[in-house]
Amino acid sequence: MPETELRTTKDKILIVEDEEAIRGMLGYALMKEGYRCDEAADVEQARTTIQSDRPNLILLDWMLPGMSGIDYARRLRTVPETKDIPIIMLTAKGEESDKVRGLETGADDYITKPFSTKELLARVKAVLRRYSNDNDSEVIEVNGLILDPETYRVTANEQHIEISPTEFKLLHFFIGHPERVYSRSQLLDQVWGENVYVEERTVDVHIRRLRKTLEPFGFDKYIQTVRSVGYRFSTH
Amino acid sequence: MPETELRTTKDKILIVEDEEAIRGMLGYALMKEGYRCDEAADVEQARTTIQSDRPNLILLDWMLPGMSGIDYARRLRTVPETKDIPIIMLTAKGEESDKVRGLETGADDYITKPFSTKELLARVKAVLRRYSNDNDSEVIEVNGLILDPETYRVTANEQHIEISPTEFKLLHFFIGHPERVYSRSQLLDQVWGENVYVEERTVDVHIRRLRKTLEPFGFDKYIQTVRSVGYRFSTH
DNA sequence: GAAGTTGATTAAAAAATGTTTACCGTGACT
DNA sequence: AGTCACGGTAAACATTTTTTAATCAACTTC
Repeated sequence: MPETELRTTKDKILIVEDEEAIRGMLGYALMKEGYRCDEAADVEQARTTIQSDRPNLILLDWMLPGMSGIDYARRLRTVPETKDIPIIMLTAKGEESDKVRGLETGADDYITKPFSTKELLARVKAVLRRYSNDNDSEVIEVNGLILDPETYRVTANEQHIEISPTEFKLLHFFIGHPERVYSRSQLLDQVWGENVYVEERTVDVHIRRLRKTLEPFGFDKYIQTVRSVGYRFSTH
Repeated sequence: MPETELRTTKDKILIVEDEEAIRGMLGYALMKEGYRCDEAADVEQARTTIQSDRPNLILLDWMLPGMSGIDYARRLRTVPETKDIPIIMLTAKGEESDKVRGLETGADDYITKPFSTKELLARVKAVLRRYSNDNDSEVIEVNGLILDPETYRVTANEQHIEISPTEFKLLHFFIGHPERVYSRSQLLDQVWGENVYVEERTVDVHIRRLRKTLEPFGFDKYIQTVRSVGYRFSTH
């Protein structure tokens, strides 16, 4: 399932949880989904890990030996270096009031134990999405060909073009990286995503289709073949 | 071009900072990015400026002559006219404990000096994004489809439409954010709430229901599917 | 100009994605 | 208690898109 858009490597998640079993389970579930994981049994370990390799998200147990998760969360929020790392709190059933406090303190979400893997992954995904900056949402225009990622629309001289998802992504990449040649495998990496295995010839087919949809508007000539190398988007 | 999303003029930002050099630098950076700026060297000036032209965001220095930034922030939060203006605090390195207090007092974010222009702009953008567009309670009308948040009523060409709560909220969000595509999870965040966990497929069902209730009036076609991305409210 | 490469095109199979219906649980209101 | 409207889930169904594979055309090289 080609879920995540263009991301070279998936996010790194730090699990701070004293119970070995739960920690392992979490790590396994996340790993299986493609996330990189670090594990820490207490705040001390967590601190060391964060310093050596900054995580993109922290799963933080509410009950920890030494310092409570909630205090640690507050601490993390205070320090400039860590204040932007989203936190999901793991709370036990019945600590209702604490959940609210957790959110107020700085946690971005919380999960009540016991929880399903599915729920965990959904929340992790949601929080990461909220935090990631989608800076690829700028409208791009070339000689009357306009591509707008926000509305997901393509127009050629004011006229709306019907376009399929992959064609859109392909065009988006091309129009954002003009005048340069890309090999089929580079295109697969950039448009399809890394670690996705599809035949290189597939690119040809999509090039063909993209040209076909652009053809009525005369923009098909911008998609150029560079023999024995790949393809290029160019206005001359 | 989308009307509600992309404002004709960019937001106005008020900079409250006593150091001339920093103030100028901030103003220049923001101006270059297209924001309109007002500058104030102290709380007194800030007050005057706010009265004459209400800013959409305030950059507030922590150390100010006369009244400290933190006290001023608290004051701003108490007054009805200004309590909805987001505030970003500018703090110097080392004032760790104050930062927490700053956030608790009512600042929406803080930046530690020295900071890069890039970071500044990112935070400004993020805060504005969080705050903008939530002009609830205003009656919205699109081609005869009228939604009134006050009375919780929807009419199509004077005719009353029977609509369920979730459908109403969904329509409300859509109609207030036209043209732009939203993924299922974005819709869940916006319409259902950020820390609510429901299946993404649920969105589909409610889209279906909303379309069904709008269908007798011909407005169902405004709810558009954008394959592999999500849904969009659009009149064309 | 023949053989080998490389790209284009097409059609069919496979996968992904969206739609619709049905069902069940919950809470409000009789 | 019973009814009813509503929301969430799951599953069957429908549609579109993507991928693969096969064939044809164009270009290169010797």
